[in-house]
Amino acid sequence: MQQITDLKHSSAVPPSASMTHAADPYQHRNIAMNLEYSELWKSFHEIGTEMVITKSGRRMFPYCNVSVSGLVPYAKYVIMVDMVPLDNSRYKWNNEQWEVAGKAEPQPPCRTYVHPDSPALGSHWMKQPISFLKLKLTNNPLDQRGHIILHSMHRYQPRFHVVLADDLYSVRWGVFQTFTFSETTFTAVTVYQNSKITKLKIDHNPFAKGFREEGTHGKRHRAQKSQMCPENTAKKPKITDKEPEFMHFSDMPRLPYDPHRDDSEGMLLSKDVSMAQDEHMSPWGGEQDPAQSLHSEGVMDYTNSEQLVPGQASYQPQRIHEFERMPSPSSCVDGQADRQTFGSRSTDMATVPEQELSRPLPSMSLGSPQCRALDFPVSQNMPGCSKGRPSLGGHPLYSHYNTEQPLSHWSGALPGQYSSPAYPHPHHLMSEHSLHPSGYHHSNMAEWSQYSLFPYSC
DNA sequence: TCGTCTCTCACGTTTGAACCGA
DNA sequence: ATCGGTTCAAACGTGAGAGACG
Repeated sequence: MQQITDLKHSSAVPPSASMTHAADPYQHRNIAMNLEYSELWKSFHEIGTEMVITKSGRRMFPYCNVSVSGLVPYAKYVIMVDMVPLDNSRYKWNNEQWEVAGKAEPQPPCRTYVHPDSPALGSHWMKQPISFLKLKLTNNPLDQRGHIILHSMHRYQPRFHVVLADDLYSVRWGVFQTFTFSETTFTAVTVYQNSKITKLKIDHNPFAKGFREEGTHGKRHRAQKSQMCPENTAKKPKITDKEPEFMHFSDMPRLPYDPHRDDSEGMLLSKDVSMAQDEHMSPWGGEQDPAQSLHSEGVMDYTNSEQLVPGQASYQPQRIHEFERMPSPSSCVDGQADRQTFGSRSTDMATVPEQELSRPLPSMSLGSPQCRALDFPVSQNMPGCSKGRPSLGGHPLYSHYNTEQPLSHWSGALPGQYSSPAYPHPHHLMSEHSLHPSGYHHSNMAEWSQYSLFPYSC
């Protein structure tokens, strides 16, 4: 096994990790990630974010949009997103609140969405916010288009991975850091359950403009009238007032909430945010918020612990492999209302088994631009996966969020190891299934960390 | 059989990229 | 090469209906 490097934050460097710093050619210790439009995310989060998933794939709204800093400008990185279940429960919407409706269904194949720009230089990633607009969610387990597969009525949280890698072939053993944002947790649904979420979506999603109260009926009437008056249909006002930042970053969608915009949509957000904060109608009313319930059981759950504390400062950057209760000393709110800065906190280490180094990786390629999701196998060798998919050179890669799945290659450490904050364990991209102790519960983040992002050893 | 819950699909509307002609 | 108009695919939530389940 070859130890690649380590990303331990200086504030919590264990002795072993400190030793590895000397070998780190890039000194990746200060990578920070900001969630853009965090105010919008929070306004949804306070109500209980829901994301519609469809068979053909549905974009997220709000979509994931982050900015990173602290990268080495001349080093290449791959940036990815995946979705991890928040708990082991299935939910139902009852009496205006979410209730546990039973045990979660077996997790579908775990797919990771790789940002289309990947791999790119650190300078590129830091140049502008990184948009995951085109990430799509689906409930079709047989999806062939590379969308991220989720279960309806289950809760998920996006994870953002920054991987030091020259190309996608080297991702599997690249140095990586993982970030999560508590306000991005959501419930996957096929139909919106909470009418407040529907209203927020309509108010803020440009594509749903037609359903806005102030315009819906009028425009629909107008459409009806236009059938009687053809001259009204012929002239549609052309949208030419693109925001400069959108021109610079073509992948940037028109998120209604933009602090740089001074239009009515931005004002709409402000109104709604304050409304949400004032009313603070938690959808987890009768039931304790599962996140909090986990805490009440003493389960180490970093994500949910954030939700216990209101206010901006409660949103802490999180490393997926680190499950300490203490807040990150490096995390802070940078003062901007629409973003929060999250610093990485602990060591990430990638290891590469000799057999992997010597083996070609035909199944990982850049693939087509429109299909960037990766599937990674758990129980099969990647090259052996034969489900045909258009992306990745026709080499599908599957993984599963198996509740009984052993320790991830990706996350490396055992749950018991997380109990010792002073010695967080490094990430091993290749780790040992056999080390997995029996008796895992599937209801805490320590366990989620077992989910393979890249189950390399098959 | 019935009621409830969840999912699918067609629909109307909006957006923005692509195309074409001046 | 640029500008302006048109077309159309993709996106959105809605609402009706179908299917599964207890």
